[in-house]
Amino acid sequence: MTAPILLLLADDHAVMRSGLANMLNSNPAFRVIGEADDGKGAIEKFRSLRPDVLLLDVTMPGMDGIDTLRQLRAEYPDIRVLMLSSSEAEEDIIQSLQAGAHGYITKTAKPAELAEAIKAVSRGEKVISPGVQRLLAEQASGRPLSQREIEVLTLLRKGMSNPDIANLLQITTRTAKAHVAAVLLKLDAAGRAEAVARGFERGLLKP
Amino acid sequence: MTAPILLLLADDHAVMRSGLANMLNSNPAFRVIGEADDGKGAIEKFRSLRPDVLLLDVTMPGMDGIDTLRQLRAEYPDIRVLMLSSSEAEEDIIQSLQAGAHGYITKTAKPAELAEAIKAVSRGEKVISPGVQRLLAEQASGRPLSQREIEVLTLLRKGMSNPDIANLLQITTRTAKAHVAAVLLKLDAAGRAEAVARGFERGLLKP
DNA sequence: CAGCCAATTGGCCGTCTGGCCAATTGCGCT
DNA sequence: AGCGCAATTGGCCAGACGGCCAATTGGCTG
Repeated sequence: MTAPILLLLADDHAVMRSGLANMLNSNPAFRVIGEADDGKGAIEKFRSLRPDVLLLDVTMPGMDGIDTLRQLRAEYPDIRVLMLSSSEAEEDIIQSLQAGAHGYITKTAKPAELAEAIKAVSRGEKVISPGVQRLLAEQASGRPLSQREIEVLTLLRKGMSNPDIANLLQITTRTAKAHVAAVLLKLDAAGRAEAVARGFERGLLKP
Repeated sequence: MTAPILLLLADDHAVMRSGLANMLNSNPAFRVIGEADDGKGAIEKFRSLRPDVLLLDVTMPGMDGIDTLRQLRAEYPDIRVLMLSSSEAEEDIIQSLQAGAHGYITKTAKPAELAEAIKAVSRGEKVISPGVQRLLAEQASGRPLSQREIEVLTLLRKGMSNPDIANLLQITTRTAKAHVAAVLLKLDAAGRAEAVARGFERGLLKP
């Protein structure tokens, strides 16, 4: 058998890291060589340890997993990262893959699935959870929101009216209405309230 | 030293269970005697194993942790349960404590904190994460929503207008408006959109 | 049994909303 | 240079919204 795959774990949940380390180290195919509890730590540890694969939690305090990935990706273009997430918010998935992750699996994955995913990523293959694939397929429906539209959506979330939005963004009420209309269209929402709901469902808005 | 505290773990994340089991079994004060990956399993295992403390994840597929707790509580009034959650949604916390949980801690808790919490619960004491306490303090502000109001909130989330709501609930538009107004007031929202956002933030609405 | 609160309903009204029409500017990519 | 798209702005309008007034019924609790 070949040399074990060297792993770096990044997750803000100590219990989860412990679980991953325990589970993975018990498999001779892997060796956990480091752990980090936030994005900053992950980047530092990656530089010094140079693992084969980085297991990166999507949601972490401070710099989240996706931003962490973006920075590392700029520094090490051929980095191999498997994103771990407890959420199935499509936005996280899309962002992760666009940021250069080789894989995205949810924490509900069985140990065997996780092991297989890590192996695939270490070979440079793309891997996505079965459930995640389904999600991506069924809602590639709508075009993504533009930056401005996401900005408007966050204002809608705060209960802002069109005039409010216009003032805040230094545009006319008419333009604010146009942006809101675009948001409603792209999110297939009947009104601002449903748009906000969709925002949370898709991961565009975080609790 | 006294006999170890017997534990039952219930969490849908295999990795998390593994982490908890590993971490806790390495401490002679505890012994994990069983695991379950959903609410149904947790109830069955509890009946047969009779652990001293049940570690129960709040969010699980099918029957969630809170419903599980309610059922077990009805059957075993003196059951000792420590809720585990990755979310800090206040609604989950309130519901958990009202359902009879002795403690509620987030998964970001350090191993030592977790151990201490379990010991406290086994002694019958109430324990709450430091961060959780802060949350509970700062938002005892608003009165809780009535059942009807929560119902209306879920309809707002779906983009329903007042006439829509009236039809669906078999009430007049005027009454629907009254309910919506009550929701806005209690959630301190400027409009339906913000109300929906607050619903997600507080855990009244789930993605 | 008195009080409290949830749920229900009514009118009035100024403001905001969302849809539908069409048009210009500026950026990045081909 | 030209295409596509994001961002911007305009008018018009029926309908919905949210705030304000006040009132009745029924259940639960002290």
